[in-house]
Amino acid sequence: MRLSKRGEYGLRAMIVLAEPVDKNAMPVVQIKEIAQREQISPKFLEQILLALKNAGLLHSKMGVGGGYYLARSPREITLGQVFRVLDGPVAPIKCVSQMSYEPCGCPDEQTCGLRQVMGDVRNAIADILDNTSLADVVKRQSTVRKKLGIK
Amino acid sequence: MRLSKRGEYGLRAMIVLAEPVDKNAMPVVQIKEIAQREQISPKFLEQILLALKNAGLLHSKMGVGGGYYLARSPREITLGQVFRVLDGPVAPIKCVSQMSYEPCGCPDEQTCGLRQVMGDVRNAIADILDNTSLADVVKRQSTVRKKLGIK
DNA sequence: TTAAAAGTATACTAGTACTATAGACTTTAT
DNA sequence: ATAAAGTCTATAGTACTAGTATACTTTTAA
Repeated sequence: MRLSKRGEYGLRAMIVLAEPVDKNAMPVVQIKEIAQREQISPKFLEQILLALKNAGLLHSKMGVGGGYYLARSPREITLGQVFRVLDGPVAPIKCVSQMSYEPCGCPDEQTCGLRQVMGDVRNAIADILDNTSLADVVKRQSTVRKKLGIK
Repeated sequence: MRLSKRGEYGLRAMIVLAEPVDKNAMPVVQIKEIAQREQISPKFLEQILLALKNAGLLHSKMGVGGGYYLARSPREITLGQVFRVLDGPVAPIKCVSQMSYEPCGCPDEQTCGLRQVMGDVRNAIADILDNTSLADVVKRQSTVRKKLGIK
């Protein structure tokens, strides 16, 4: 479960989009703005957001005043969903992947001790990523900010 | 935490070396034998075992009748130790790595929600890998074999 | 003492993934 | 009509992966 820059930027952008904005009916945010706030190359971010859109996690509005917005409530989008779109399976090795299994080359999968342990690792990672929503992250951030007396 | 072939082969080899042999004083195993049993290119395995030796996890004996053997008891070698030699840090992102920290580019590390979650992931992975020894894996394998009535 | 077995060390390579960058195109508000 | 904004595809440099290849050293046994 290595987080690539692609995955990192995508997750950061999704978290930005999940932050509570002034109660507009449609809190559309432009690529440019996200890129600036998070110090990301706008052109690179473009590709990433497009991928998230094609995966159904984001919607967009073209033209003047357009931008991106979450396809569902922040409570209903998990980090696991975003991660899998951008960085693929969560499992450290294909033979323990739930979403995209493939055999590795070991003599006997059933009795392979390494596979058992890696299965545990996969489950530990998936437990966290699939049970943490964008809303959870935003909440956690603001808790820390309060504790530190920031903003 | 993606397990490369290098890491996979190395871990598999270490598990083989941890399996209980006839009670010889020094259970030395040759590269060739491990490579055959685990279906690994001998030349590739050579590099991997050498790296593990230079890291102090294996010892070797040159010449006729030589080979590799564990530097310590299987109980005292963890999967985490082996993994880090071959595949580097366990953390999904550098800014949460305990063993080899580096800042990522986020605006503020202290309040970065993504970083907090990735820290949890790192800890979950490290908990498993650093608390599972080669002996544990061997034991688990034989338990499964018994349950299945194999060999 | 010499040949063969075994590990040591380094260099090289083909393929793939990562991290962007670039440019042309489409849609929409004003 | 124009400018703002997203869409789509191609390309490029770099690093990493998974090996291969080759030459060398140490050790044992005949």
